[in-house]
Amino acid sequence: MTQEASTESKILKAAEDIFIRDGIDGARMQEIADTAGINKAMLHYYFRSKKLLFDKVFTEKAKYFFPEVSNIFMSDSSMIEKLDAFVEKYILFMNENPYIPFFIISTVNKRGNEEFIDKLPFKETIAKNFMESYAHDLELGRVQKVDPMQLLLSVLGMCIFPYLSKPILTHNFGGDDDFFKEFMLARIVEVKAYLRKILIVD
Amino acid sequence: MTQEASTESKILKAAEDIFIRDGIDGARMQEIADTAGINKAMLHYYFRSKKLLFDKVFTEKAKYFFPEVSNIFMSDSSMIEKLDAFVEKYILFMNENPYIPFFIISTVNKRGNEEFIDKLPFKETIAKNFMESYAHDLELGRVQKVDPMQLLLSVLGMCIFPYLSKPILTHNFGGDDDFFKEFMLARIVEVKAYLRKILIVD
DNA sequence: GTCATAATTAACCAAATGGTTAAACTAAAT
DNA sequence: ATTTAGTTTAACCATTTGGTTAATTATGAC
Repeated sequence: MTQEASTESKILKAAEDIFIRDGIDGARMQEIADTAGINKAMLHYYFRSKKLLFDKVFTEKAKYFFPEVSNIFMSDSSMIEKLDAFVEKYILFMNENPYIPFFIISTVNKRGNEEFIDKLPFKETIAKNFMESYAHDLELGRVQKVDPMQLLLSVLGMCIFPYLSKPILTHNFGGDDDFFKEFMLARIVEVKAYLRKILIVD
Repeated sequence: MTQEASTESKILKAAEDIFIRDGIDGARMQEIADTAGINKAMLHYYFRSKKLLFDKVFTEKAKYFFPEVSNIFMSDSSMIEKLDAFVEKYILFMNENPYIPFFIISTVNKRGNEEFIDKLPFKETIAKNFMESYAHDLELGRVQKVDPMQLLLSVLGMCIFPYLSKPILTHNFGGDDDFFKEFMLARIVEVKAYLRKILIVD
């Protein structure tokens, strides 16, 4: 027999769906309650306010903006191998969670939301490890000299931007979600090749 | 003596500011009216509804998501030269209009907003000309063989993503708007170099 | 000046919205 | 069985919000 989900987790699941689809401004507490199949008062009983409920959802999702990829840059393989692993893992993960990039980007771009940026594992994890990895390989003469911060932003842009512009792409070139997924799988190979060409020492 | 702006243009200017800052859901008609320095009823007198006012603003701004860069790919220079010109013009323009990328991306990612995507000059302008330019240069053996659609997305990602993630960058690495601008100016050189390495025939 | 039309305003309205409250229900402890 | 604490509900509330209206003012044609 199936264990019934707790009220709190039912709320969180519903809030996730609605907040991700509509954003905090577009979301309606009533619709979250309806989706969860509970009374609207329960939302405030468990989470006090819309803002706090959103905080909970965002804090949970923020972890996955850079999911399990930061440790890649802590291994002792070469920079190019690390970048390969990063691109592959990142796109494979986002293919299963394609809403995350826009959810994060739209939240941090709203005024008064600076606090949320601190919840993203960026500076002390991926950025720091990326920089150190690059510096190490540069010293060994294994990579071309580039600005590592610019390089990081390029890698992120190439991996993340397609998910942000997905509506434009699918609308203009037809294709359903599966088609987009396939396109992104092919992209793994392509981006890996780009990065090799950028970094290879001639 | 200075000519006073018409009520209609005062409304449009104010609506631009507010919609760009808060999005259609976060924006308040009263604040738009206050910003324009006119009575709220005038908004409806001139534009009938919030949705139609937003439409007007978006339609105007949509033109600049790919500002005057599409014709670059219609010139008869080489693909690499065209990419150079594109990256440079695009970043120079966005440095003066850094809010545009997020405004467009957030709008097209909202459900029920498919109609807005048609207002972006993408498929028949930049995408088409980009593809043809690449095919031409490939035939002449002037560029490496890559997937041109993937390449286009990479170029766009490298140029646009930084503006979308600007809050994350400035929050984590300090720096004000001028610092970010400088960073993007340096990025022009960097991205140009990346693209050369990707496309150069060895 | 007068008349017609457009522009502008203050007041108003109904619906929606986030949030509260007091009562009722449930289940475990004694 | 009674108590106690946690959970759930229906009804309610104050505020906000997009939008309307009716009256007023400015403008331009004749």
